[in-house]
Amino acid sequence: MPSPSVVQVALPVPLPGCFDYRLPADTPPPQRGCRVEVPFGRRTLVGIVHGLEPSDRKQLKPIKQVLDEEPVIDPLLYRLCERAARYYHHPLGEVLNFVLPTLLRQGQPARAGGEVRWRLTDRGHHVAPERLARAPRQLQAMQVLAEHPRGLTPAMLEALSVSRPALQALRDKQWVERVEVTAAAPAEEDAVRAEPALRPSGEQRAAIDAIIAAEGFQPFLLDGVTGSGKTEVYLQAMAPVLAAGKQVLVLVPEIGLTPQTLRRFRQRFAVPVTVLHSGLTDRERLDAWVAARDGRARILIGTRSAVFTPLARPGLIIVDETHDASLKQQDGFRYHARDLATWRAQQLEVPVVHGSATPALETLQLARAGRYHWLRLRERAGGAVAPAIELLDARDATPDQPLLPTALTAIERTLAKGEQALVFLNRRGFAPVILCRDCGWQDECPRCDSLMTWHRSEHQLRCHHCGHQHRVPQRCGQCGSSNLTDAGAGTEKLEALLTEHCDAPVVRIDRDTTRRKGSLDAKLAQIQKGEPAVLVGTQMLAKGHHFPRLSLAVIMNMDAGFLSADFRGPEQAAQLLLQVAGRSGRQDRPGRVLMQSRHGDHHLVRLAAAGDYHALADALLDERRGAGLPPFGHLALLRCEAMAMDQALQFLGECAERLPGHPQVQVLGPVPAPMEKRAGRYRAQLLLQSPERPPLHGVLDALMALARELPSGRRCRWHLDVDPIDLL
DNA sequence: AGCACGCCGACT
DNA sequence: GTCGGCGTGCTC
Repeated sequence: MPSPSVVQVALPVPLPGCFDYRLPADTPPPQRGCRVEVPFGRRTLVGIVHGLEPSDRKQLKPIKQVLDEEPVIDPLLYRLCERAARYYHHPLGEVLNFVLPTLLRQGQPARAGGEVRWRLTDRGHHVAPERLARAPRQLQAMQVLAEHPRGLTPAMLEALSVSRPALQALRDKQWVERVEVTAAAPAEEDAVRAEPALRPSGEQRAAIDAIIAAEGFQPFLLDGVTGSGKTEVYLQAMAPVLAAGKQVLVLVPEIGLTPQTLRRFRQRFAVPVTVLHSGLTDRERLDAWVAARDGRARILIGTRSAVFTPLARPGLIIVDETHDASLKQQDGFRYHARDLATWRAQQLEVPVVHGSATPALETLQLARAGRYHWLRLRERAGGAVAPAIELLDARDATPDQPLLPTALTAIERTLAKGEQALVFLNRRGFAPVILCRDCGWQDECPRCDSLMTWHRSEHQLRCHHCGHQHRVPQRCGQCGSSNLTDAGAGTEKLEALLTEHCDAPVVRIDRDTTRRKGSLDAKLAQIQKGEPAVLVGTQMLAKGHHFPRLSLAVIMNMDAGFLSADFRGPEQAAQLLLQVAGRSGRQDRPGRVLMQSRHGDHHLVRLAAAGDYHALADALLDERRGAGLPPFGHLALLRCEAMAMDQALQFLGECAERLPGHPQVQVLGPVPAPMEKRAGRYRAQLLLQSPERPPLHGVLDALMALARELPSGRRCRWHLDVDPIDLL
């Protein structure tokens, strides 16, 4: 009787391919996508079954245990993972492992956790109290638990002031135990509509109708200016999907998941809304995963990794702020959730809506080519007027007074009218450099090719690239002079200047002022109150928040982006600029936007300032076409870092030299990375560019095999980034 | 990635 | 004489 006795298992190791194991004779063959526990070298790993084949190879190690009866990765999701693993040239085992919640990776059962309760064990019931004479806290815990035979939840225990350490100690003695009680499934809700929809504009109506009319897979670009009511379109397009009992998956940027947005989803529909955010515990994450898989969670909102959530009854996928860079993972498995969302929708045969006021050029090109159904919202909701962006010549600004008089006056007037103003500067700290007036020395990071940023209130200089910090120097590191000064401005300096200058609270929002949990919410709440205030902040301020009383935005130092060496610099600068500009003047209040620029005559700066993203995008697309850059050409970047630049360049050089060429694939480099040294390591890169994807991927396969076997690669840290979002 | 083995420097 | 550094090699 031939039986499938060899199981191919994908393991979470950075090695290509699967590993074969013998299936014990009495074990029923597991399906693809089930977890198994296997011996691997000296350790035991949880892997995913990839396939089965009949064989009588005897020398294989046996599977220790099959953990699932049903796949934890369903066949469609499995195929998505395989496709992504191939596309991003990342080991399948690591991809499959990545898409599972932590507890499943660790081999826990794939079911929702019940309620956790603590109770006495059998032995615990027979402990004589005097054995705890020297541990009053534990004795008290024992007494409390003895009175509650059904056990107590952690919350109850806390209310009864039973401490965690006491419980742990008793658990170690095996007198108390932690048990899980299966909770009853909550009753299915039937009312879908909780709150009436807003009345859509004509444009919104057309967009909603188009999405609702879609049958099966259809990709949409919802291209709507800031304030045009994209969220309302999502909500109304979701309504019939939810009414049909299906699920909606919503992807949002990392910081886009504001309480405001969430509230809107929760209030509109009386269905379970599940949020997948980084703050969840492992247990909460598994519960959410199970709820989605079983179809109990009806609206799933999450950041990029949510694209892998299993869905029992998928109906619609929405990618909000689809241009946002946080949708691309920047380490490990470097996937783009925007692209995977479209693949997934195709596979699930559901529509996918990509929404943005400033779509990425890749997405725009798909719409222009007719591959995506292009829905445009040109009007702001409620008849609001788009803010005019005025260019101010910043060549006169000084280090001590980075804000131009015109901008300062405008801020004062705004406050005098009882409104709020925002000053945007994408640079934290007080000043980006400390330098010597006598010899020109600048304080540099010892581990990076970068300058140390002065954080005045913390009396520290910090490197924003590696986290290195030291005290503010009293003397020049080169000539010993004490004639030191700072140059440039960061948000901390602006805050200080504005506090001195303005008769209203100044609220600074950046990574430094919002480090503590809840402090961002507190600051946002203060702004929401609507009293006159000046907001100073980095791009944290730019995304997703509504500030109804904000009527002026001052934008500092956006030139760097427009003139950046990176090919995506101007696009990202324009996206950021329009996003910040969009913060001002909502509803009935016309906004004013002032942009301080040293390059007001630069054609891209002018186009961006004209507020016409599409005109700018057209210009950028022409440039990209000429250079063979995305979306007209495709890129992959082999990055490498080593303890010495020689090592990195040698490895990449050997790769380039020994790589079988292809007429359509250009290999550029190796070259040192734009920041050669970072966190004490030397960085270099090799760029591959091709007008067509298939030949590029063929070369990349060869490149990966080559890089893995080259001895020079073992002294380096390297990775391949397919469709990199920057070449840094 | 882990985790071993293996061969050279400063310490009980 | 050992503890421990990281180079090299393997994992079905």
